Amino acid sequence: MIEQLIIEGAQKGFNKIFETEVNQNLFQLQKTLKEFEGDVTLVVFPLLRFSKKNPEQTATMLGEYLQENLAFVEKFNVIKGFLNLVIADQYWMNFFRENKSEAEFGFAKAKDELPTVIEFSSPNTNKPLHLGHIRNNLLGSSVANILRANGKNVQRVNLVNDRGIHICKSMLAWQEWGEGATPQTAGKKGDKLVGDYYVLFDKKNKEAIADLASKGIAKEEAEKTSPLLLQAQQMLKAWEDGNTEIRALWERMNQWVYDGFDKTYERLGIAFEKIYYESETYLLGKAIVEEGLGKGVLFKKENGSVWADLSDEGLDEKLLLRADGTSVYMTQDLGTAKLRKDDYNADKLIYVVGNEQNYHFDVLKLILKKLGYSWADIIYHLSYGMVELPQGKMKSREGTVVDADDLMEEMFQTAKKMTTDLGKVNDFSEEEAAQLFEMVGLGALKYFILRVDPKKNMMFNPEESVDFTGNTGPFIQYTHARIKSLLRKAAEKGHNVDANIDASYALLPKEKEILKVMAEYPDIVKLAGDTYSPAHIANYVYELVKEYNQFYQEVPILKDENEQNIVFRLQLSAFCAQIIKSGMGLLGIQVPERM
RNA sequence: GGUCCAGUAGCUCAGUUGGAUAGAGCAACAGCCUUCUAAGCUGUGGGUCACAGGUUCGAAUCCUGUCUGGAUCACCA
Repeated sequence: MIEQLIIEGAQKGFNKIFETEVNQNLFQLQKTLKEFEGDVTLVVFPLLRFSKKNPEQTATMLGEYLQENLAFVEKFNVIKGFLNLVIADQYWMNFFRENKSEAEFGFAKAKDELPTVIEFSSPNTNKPLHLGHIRNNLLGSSVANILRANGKNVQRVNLVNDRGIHICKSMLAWQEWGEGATPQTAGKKGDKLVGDYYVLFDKKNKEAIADLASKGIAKEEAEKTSPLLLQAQQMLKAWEDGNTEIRALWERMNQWVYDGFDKTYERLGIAFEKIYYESETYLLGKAIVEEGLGKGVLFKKENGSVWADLSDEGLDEKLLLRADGTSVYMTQDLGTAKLRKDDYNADKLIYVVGNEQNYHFDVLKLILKKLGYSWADIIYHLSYGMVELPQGKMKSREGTVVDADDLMEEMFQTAKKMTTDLGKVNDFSEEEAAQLFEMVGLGALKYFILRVDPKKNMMFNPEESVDFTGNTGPFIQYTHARIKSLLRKAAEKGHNVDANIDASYALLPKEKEILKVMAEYPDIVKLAGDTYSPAHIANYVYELVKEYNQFYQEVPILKDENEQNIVFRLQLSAFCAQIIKSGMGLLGIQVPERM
């Protein structure tokens, strides 16, 4: 791109003028601030010790050289150590012409390479999905989109925690008090129904403990010996022994949950190439541990439990097998990591998991390395912060959890009300209107969550924060719809938007600003290192939209008397709409043709 | 207590490789609808970038320390 040409030109010029040899990375370019004339700015401070002149002189000499030797450098000015270059309209026109026809601007074609496997969602089957899962799902799904746009072969996987004591609690409560209820008879989504029994178990169990305590048994003792808990533990044992009755009930209730999850995923717009079930993977990892024990990398304590010693790395000892030989969470994750690596011959394993597990993933990688798996470094933990509510953290016990389905429905209803109040859907069919409400409501939710840097905790205020004005999804959707409307109107009036543009066209400042913002677009998708961040995309698209809205306000396109000017501005608008659509697509947000 | 993360306007958040006078939105106030959609645009006010040092031409950004908030350090998952 143009930056590289300028840097190379500047380096060549500098070496010639000052008769030295300087490194290319001393030449730093940035966008020129709006207050100054120019498009691109070269910072000359790092060059001073080689030029042996003051900043103004150095910049001026370099500017004169560039203006003379680079055709697209029209003029320049120098302010302190900043060399502001004005790029000729011709360049921007060429950039525009070269890119406007590409349907998926900025997107790389899929290359034939080893897959990047990204795990996200990872729900338990005893509770419905909530706001925290929404952040996880949106991040995972969006990052998958972004990587695909970069030409990666991306495989999205989900690891469902479908076994364990928590499921048994739901099953037990359903057996005891469920009276044969099913999602159909209860008129509820299956995940909600099963979740209700989990809550019921907790309630009944607490009552039982209080009862025991009133009989003079110590609280701790009562919690351990509560008959309900013991029953649940027996049930887990029966499940592990393959008891057919328990297994059948387990399969039946889990299926209810999956049917419920599917609806939530569908509405949220996310999907997976493969779903792993913990019931199929929880025994993995033991072999790896045994192997490590054999190699002497791990050690066994007197009671028979197996540990990894990470004190060399400044961490503690970590348990891998209990004294009774059963595995723990870490053991399973060792197993699933290897399984996944082998399943896909993966080039990278991304885990979208909350930051409360930062330590867990550090340890996971260390142990894998200790065991001699050199591929441990392909694991990347995409860690994200918690979603907080105005009244504090979400706590299921206090009923402050924001349910995913309820939230989406609430967003739909808000969108419906606002859209209808504004009279936006007066000429829409009922079906079209419903589609729009869904797009706007979900768009608002997704954008609100994705525009925040993943690693930060974020505040979610359902009452006030999810707005439809300002830096929001609907504002961006609105801009897209308006451009589309403009193009329709123009076509009605007989303007040919596909017409070629005369290269000698002089750009207005606003038009140039928009093109400058657009020119950055191909790079924003290119993610390096740890910045798998949809937030960059969101904030970038917003910047473009804001720029466009100013342009839109100032230039009465269809009143312009010069047909050529009209066509250029229409094409610029269409180009803009295309980028908005692509950018929002990376976030999993649809944009309407009209609204 | 150890480790990791965060702290930017009243609120919610941006801030690129260290670069010019730190930016948006919301909220407040003042304007703009006979043009293409006012879910918009323009303007005003609002800052000790948690604090203190350091590195250098230059620090919200890098280093050290302190404070505050969060997470984590289980034979839980």
